[in-house]
Amino acid sequence: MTNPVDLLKQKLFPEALATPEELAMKYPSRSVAEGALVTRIAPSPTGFVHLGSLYTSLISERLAHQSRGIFILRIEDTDKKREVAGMAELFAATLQHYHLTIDEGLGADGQESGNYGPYTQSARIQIYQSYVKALYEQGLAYPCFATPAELEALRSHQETIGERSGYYGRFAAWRTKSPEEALAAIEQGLKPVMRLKSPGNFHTKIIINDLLLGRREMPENDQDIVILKTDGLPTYHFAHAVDDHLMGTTHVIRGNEWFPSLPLHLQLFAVLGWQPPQYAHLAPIQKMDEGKKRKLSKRKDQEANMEYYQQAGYPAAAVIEYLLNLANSNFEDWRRANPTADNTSFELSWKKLANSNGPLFDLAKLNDISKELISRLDAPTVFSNTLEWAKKYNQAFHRLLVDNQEYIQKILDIERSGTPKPRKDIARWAEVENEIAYFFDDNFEVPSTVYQAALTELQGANQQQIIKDFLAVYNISDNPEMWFEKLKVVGKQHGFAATNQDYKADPAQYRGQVGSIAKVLRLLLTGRTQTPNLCLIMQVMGEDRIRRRLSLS
RNA sequence: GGUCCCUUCGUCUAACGGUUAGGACACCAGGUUUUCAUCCUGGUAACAGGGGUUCGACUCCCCUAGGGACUACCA
Repeated sequence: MTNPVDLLKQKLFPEALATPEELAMKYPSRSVAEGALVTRIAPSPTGFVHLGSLYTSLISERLAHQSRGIFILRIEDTDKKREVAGMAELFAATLQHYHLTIDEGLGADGQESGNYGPYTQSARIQIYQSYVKALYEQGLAYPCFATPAELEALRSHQETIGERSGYYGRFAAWRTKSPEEALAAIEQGLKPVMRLKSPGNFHTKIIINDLLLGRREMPENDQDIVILKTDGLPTYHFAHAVDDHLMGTTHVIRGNEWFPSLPLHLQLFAVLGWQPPQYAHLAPIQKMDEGKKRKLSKRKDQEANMEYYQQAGYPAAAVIEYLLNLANSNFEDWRRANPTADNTSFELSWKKLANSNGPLFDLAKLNDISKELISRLDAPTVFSNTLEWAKKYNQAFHRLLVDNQEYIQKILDIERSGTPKPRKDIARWAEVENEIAYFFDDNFEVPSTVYQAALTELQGANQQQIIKDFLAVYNISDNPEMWFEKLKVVGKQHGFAATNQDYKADPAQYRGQVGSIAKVLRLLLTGRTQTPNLCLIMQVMGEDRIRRRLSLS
């Protein structure tokens, strides 16, 4: 006849579980080079990819790779109620989009790779159960049948008597129940959770070493936290200890919302008999909301969603460089000193990271970084990036790009190649459509109000004659200097000073200055008051289009 | 309530205990330019407050205030 202790164990755990010794054999410690970091990002697939997750991923990936270590993507899908299908794959694909290389775990192709898997927690249930069973056998874990209502009642009771809330010490009713009582609860059809029997004392302080915060003192954990939920899946805390031990994580880099649970995590490593990893807790990226700083929120802030940046058409590298700048403020000095280097050759420093508080998200800074970065690209690269963006987000524009590849590349090359200071007017691929719109005849028009305003600049001069005279001497192969000289000559014939200085010196002698003529030409040709160099625009537009637009007046 | 974390221009930040508190973005002004953008020059703008320690404090200590995190069978 089976005794209650064995019977309960049978009810609590499946028959064939590996022992901790077997698991230790299956997942041997890694042989990585001296000083190499093994880091991971461990998202919960409950929604879109958050800017903060990318930030943490970036730091983890860079620190791993610059030490010739390993970066792992692990999926923490233990909350089946909040899980959203496809989000794990989206995460992997997003890391790939930002050129963060996953060495192990879920890859962008949707497949897992690596010898320490599975890397999806729901596929690791038996591993967690093995360790829970071992803890149970050592008297370090116990089943708890308290219902949510009972826990709620406990909480309010603790509040009224002024005690810390939680399941601990004398409040942990199931901590001391006998196997018979547990068996009786199972008989009634109740499902237990497994709790840690915490050996901690709240009044004992422990020393914590965080790579960024430094040496801190905190109370020991005494909460009998849930380690296995009724559905058999582990809670974050337990899965963290088991997975990061088995996977050989050397450095856990994560948001500082986890900092308060560090005593618990260290305790878990201790009861499991393992060496904990090093920890680095990062301050979250924040946002100003009604005069107050707060964490970027998944629900409230569109700029928290990486899809926002992709849809807006920010280059992946611009977003990465913005985040690098938040991580290490000396990044921008490095960038100035190395204008063309790939940002992966920037060495991320722990020390600089430590000084970072929760920075406020700054779209203006991102735009600046993005403009600077795009200005350094050549026209074919701008074109191909825009094409890739449009394929996903703007079908009509994509068609235009495909049909006019050569023409558009020439447009994009205006004041770009061969210029020491290329224009900085594109921050996002989505802006290219507007940037090149006037080079096409569909929907081209000169707004009459703007046109009228330009006409007044001519001070009654004969616009048609001016254009006729200009076209008579214009040669499409003229360089900008020649082009402008010719415009000056025509201007002079019609009473316009060749330079602003000339005009200012003797205003009575002139109708105006040559810039006014350029302004009218620009308007007729582009419909705009602000464009790149007009001579270069005309060369790209071609003779036919020039004559057509100028004769419309 | 409890346990922690944080605090320098509007924003991101720099400053062995000795600096006119520096840079970048943004903003403003001037210049260059056929317009715009670029580019150049200049400018406005900060040590949360109060106590100490010290010849000397942004820097070290304490207190206060403000902000933030956690306090789930969510991560």
